[in-house]
Amino acid sequence: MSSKIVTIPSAMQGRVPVDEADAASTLVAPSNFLAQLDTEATADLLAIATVQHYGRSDFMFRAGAPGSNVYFLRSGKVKIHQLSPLGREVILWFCFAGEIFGLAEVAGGGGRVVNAQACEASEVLAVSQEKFRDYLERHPRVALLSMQVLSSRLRVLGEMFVNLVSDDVGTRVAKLILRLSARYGTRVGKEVFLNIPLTHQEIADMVGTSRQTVTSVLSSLKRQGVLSIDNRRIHIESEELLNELTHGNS
Amino acid sequence: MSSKIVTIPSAMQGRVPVDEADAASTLVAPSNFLAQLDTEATADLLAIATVQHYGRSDFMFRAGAPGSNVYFLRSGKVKIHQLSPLGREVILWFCFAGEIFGLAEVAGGGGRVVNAQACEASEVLAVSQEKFRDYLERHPRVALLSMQVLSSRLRVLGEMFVNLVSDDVGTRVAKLILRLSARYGTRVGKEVFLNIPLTHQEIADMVGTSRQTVTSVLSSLKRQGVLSIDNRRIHIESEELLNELTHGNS
DNA sequence: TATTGTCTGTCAGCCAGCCGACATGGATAG
DNA sequence: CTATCCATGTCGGCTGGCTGACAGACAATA
Repeated sequence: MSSKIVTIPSAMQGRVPVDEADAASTLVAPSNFLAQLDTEATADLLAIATVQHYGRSDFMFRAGAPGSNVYFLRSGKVKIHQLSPLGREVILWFCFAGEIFGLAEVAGGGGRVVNAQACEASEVLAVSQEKFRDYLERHPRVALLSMQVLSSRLRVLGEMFVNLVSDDVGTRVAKLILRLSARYGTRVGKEVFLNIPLTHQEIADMVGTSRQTVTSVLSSLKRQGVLSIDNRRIHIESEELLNELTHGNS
Repeated sequence: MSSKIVTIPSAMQGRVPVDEADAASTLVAPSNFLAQLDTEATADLLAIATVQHYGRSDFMFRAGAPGSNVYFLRSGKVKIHQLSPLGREVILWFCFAGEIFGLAEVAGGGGRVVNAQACEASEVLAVSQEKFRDYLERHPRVALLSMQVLSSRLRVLGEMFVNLVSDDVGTRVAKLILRLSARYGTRVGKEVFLNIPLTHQEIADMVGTSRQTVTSVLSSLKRQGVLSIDNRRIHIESEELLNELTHGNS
C-alpha cells in the first residue's frame, strides 16, 4: 500500500485576516513513516535494525535513560508519556503501526525525557543512534521525512498546549477526541469509529484533568447523543455536534 | 568549525530507577543555529537567502498564511505565539539572535499555525521552502542540525506541557524563569541576570495564567529574596531557592 | 504641562474543577 | 464460585486562581 494520506478537518487555531480558504489545515503528519520509505530505503533500514518484541506494559525506554535508539513500530501500540514529579502520568501521544518514536531525544543528544511503554504486545525495529545518523546522511529524503514527523508533532503539541491554556475541560476532551479520530479513526458514513481502547484515566492524563471530571464530561456527551462508548472504544455519532462544542468554547 | 554538538545534562523528568545525577535540568538546545554552520554552509545559505528587516511588533508571518519561508534571526527578538480562539495570546517561545524559526510549518506542509512577531527591530534571513529543501539535501549535516533544533523544541514544549498539567502557578512561573535563565541568562557568581524585558502579561501568556496572578507570584518571590526585577528584567538572586520552590511542588 | 497609554499592584467575589469517599460491575485468577 | 482487580459512575465540600475593578507609576507624545 502506498502512502495514504488522511485528510483532516481544519484546526482553526488563531484565525487571522488572511483570506486563505479555510480548507483543511491538516495538523496531521504523514504518520505512517515506514510506509513512506521507498523499497531501497526500507531495505537499508532493515539492514541496520534489530527486531524487538515487547509485551503489554513493558517499557522500550524510560526517562533518564540515555537515548541510544530510534524505534519504528511495526505492530502494536505505544504510549509516550512523562511522569510529573508527583506521579501524575502525562500522556504526550500514542504511536501506532508504522510510526517512528524516540527520535527527538536521539537527535537532540542528552537522555530520554519521556517514557515509551507498550500498551499491547508490540514489535519494533530498533536502530542505534549512530547508525541512524549515517543512514540519514545516505538518505537525505528520509531526513526530510523525519523532520516532517518532528514538525508535525511540534504542531500537535503546540495545539495541545494552547488548548490546555485556553479551553475548559469539556472543550479539551472534545478536541482530543477530534484529534484522535482525525488521525486514527475510521469513518463510516457520518460516523467515526475510534478503534483505540482508552480508559477515562488515560483521557484525563492526555487532557490534564482528573479521572472523575472525564467521567462526567463523557456521560454528558453520551447524554447529548454525540458519542457512545463500547468496550472503551469511542464511537462518534455526530461529528458535527462535537465540532460545535469545540468551536462554541466561549 | 564543524558541527559542534552540545551535551545536555539529563532532564530529570519522571525520575526512574536510573541513578543518573540530578544535575541542573537545562533542557537547552544548540540554540544558536547560525553559529553552528561551517563557513561553506553559511556561504551557501546566504546565497539563497533574502535579508529582511522588521520593526517592533511587525509580523514575519501569521497563523493561517501558507508557510513558505524559513527564517534565521540575525539580530533582534521574535515572539512565536498562537492566538486562542478567544483572543488569548499564548506564547510558545522567544527566538534570539542566531536562531531559526518557522521551520516546523515548512517541513510539515500545510499553513502556518503560529504567529511570528518581532519584539524589537529585527533582521532576518528568509529562505524559501524549496530552496531550503535543496539546501538540506546538499548539506545533510545541516539537516541533522535542523532535526536537533526541532527535537529540542519538542522537548521543551513537552516539558512546558507537563508543567502546565501538573504544577500550580507558582511552580510554573519558577520553572519558566529557570528555563529562560538556563538558556539566555548570564551568570555572575551565584546570581543570574536575564536580559530579556518581560511584562507580567507576557509571563502569564507563557505560563497559562492571568496577569494578576503573575503579579502576585512575583511579588511573593521578591519578598522571599529569590529575585528582583529592574526595568522588566529579572535578576535571580538565589537560584537555589528558586530551584527549591520548583522541586518542592508537593 | 497636560494627556494618553501601558504597566504594576491589590482586593473581593465567585466558580470550575479537584479531591476524597464510596458503590457498582465486569474481567481474570485461583 | 469466590476473591481480587480495575474501570466506571456519582456526590459534596473545598479552594486555587480567574474576573472585574480601581489606583498609582512611569514613559512617550503633544
